[in-house]
Amino acid sequence: MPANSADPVGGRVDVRMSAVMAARDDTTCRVRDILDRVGDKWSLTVIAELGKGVRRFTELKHTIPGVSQRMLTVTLRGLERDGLVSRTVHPVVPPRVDYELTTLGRTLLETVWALLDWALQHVDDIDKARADYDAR
Amino acid sequence: MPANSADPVGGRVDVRMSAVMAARDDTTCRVRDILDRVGDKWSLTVIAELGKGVRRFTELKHTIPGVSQRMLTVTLRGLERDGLVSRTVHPVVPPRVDYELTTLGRTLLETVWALLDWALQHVDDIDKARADYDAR
DNA sequence: CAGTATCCCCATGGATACTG
DNA sequence: CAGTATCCATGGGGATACTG
Repeated sequence: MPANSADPVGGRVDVRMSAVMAARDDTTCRVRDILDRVGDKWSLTVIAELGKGVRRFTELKHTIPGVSQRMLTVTLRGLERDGLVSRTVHPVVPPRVDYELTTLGRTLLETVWALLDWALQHVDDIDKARADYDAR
Repeated sequence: MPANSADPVGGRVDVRMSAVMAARDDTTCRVRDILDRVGDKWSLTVIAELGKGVRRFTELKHTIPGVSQRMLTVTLRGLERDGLVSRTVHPVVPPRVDYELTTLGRTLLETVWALLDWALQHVDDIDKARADYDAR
């Protein structure tokens, strides 16, 4: 979530551009927004895991291999801020915090799965293309 | 395209993990691969632009506001390496190079549009959620 | 258990200059 | 026109230590 991602290029866009171009650039910015939200290192993985159901902090930490405590916290806070994930603190000791996809988050899950499907279907193609390219 | 993204966590994954976990981690890695390919700053924008048809280098440079010459080159090379974009050099002077989505690239376009649709549909929700969160 | 707080590395990517 | 080469600032994110 870069702080400067709200309008990365808009300020420099020529004001004389056509309405069509304006729509295009606007679209570009939307894509950028979504990618900044979802394209960071851990968000999609967390969303996919929460797509299976409610999870506690430590559960996520253990089911997502490689994520650090810090990055899990940062990622969850970002997703919570954007309304994709809800955070429920149970006032018990030891503390218990549940994370869950919101309705909005679940709508993204559909798209995440579409991306995932694409990945699983074409990873071999990409690997082959890379090998071919590197061979040259 | 980080050089170390091929297997970001695999080497540290406990070899005793179950087959289910193996499948899960594999899926995680696939997602990571796709995001590394498509989740960088310019790839999706370039793919979206090439989705409209063949484009020359300078055309891309001018229709994608904010992209530097260097990053456009880097992005196009990456997409070419992964077999998503084809690069055709015409041996004329001044040089002319055409970029185009491959068949594989066009299959990704579908998913890109799905992501774009989601963005356009829910950007207002996200903006509102952010405002609410920041107000607290 | 579920975080914060620090320190710090290094990859991403922008700016600029040069070239076949 | 379509790049390559170089330098350098920013910040994403890992490791570690500490806490209510």
